[in-house]
Amino acid sequence: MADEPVAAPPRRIAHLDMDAFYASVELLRYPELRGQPVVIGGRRASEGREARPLAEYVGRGVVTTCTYEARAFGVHSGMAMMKARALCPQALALPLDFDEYRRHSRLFKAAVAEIAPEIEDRGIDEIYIDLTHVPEESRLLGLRLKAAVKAATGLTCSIAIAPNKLLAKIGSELDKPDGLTLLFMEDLESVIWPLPAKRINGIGPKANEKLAKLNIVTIGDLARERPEFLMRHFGKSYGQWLHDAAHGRDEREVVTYSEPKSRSRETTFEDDTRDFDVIAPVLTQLCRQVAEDLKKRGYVGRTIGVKLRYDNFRIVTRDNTLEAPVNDARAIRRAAFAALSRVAPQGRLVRPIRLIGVRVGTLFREGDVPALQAAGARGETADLFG
DNA sequence: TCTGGGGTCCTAGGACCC
DNA sequence: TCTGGGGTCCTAGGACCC
Repeated sequence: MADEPVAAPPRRIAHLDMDAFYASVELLRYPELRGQPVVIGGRRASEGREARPLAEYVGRGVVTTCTYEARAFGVHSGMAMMKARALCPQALALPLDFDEYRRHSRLFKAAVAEIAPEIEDRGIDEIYIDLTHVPEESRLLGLRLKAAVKAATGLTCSIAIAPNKLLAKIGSELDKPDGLTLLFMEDLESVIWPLPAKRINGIGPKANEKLAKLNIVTIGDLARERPEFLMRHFGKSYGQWLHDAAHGRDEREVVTYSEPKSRSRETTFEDDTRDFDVIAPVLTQLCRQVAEDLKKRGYVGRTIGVKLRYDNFRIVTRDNTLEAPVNDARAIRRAAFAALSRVAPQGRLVRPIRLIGVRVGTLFREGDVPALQAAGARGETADLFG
């Protein structure tokens, strides 16, 4: 009776990851640094753009990325700049230049879109690409994508093509830099299972630690556990997901567009403080910046939140949901200070903070604000209809 | 010599309404 | 007298990712 379901073509998903992206962009501008250990990051780029000896760096900040030569000394992203300095004092340090990275990001994404338009943005330096409907053999297609990225930016990337996003993401790490990896379901046992469990996107430090305590170290270890066991230790949803992931199962689509959910600004003080004469103007400035950002993009938001990080690294947040969404600095500031006063009554903090931030969530496009949202929820719709 | 900044998603409890 | 369950909104915290 019913028609036979038409089998969907097997999916072909690529993950493309730019190689040491920020560092490579910097090397385009400073080719004389090629072959040297270079770290990018640290604090604000206020003191000029040129490379300085890492040995002279002082203060807070982390390595955002570094060249492969610096990695050979044990330096990696997320590491404190001062620790990197101790490991590799002969390295050069460069400040971040996001405008330049964004420019190259747009260039490489545009080059890929010429060949395969179904792209999911995963940040400044990586994308998923749905190649299912691109009629070309995978290896040639992969090489063509890499050549297009290189021609557009002068930069190399690593690509994996696999049956789904999960495997493509793991695969793009397997042959870095300048790699091309093709993965098939048949490769699961031989290629994927020997890898550490934390190589799965979604297993972070906490989950990995917990897995290790259960003697689960590799993806293969994970695959051999019964789902019931994983669900008992990690909850129904995450436990089931762990089991599926270890077996290479992932049905997530490549999402080519999504609306932003929040915008935020935060900053770390050079010295920890509980002084409101220091904190207040910084928070005010952050509110201005987030307002500018929302206006530039044409969004308004209803939930205004502040975030504090104490000197002991504990984070507290306080939210304030307004009746109507806003994007002007004064309204954001009012709501942010009201939220802050709930953590610091009479301007008194229980201990010094190292970071303060402001976030605007529950966003709407300006001019697309549901008029009855706030009032309607309170049963006040009647008078709005007059 | 400690540990940046910008996001997303999930969970869980309480308020409130039907 | 005590008795419901479901749904949505809001808040706070936490894990994770780039």
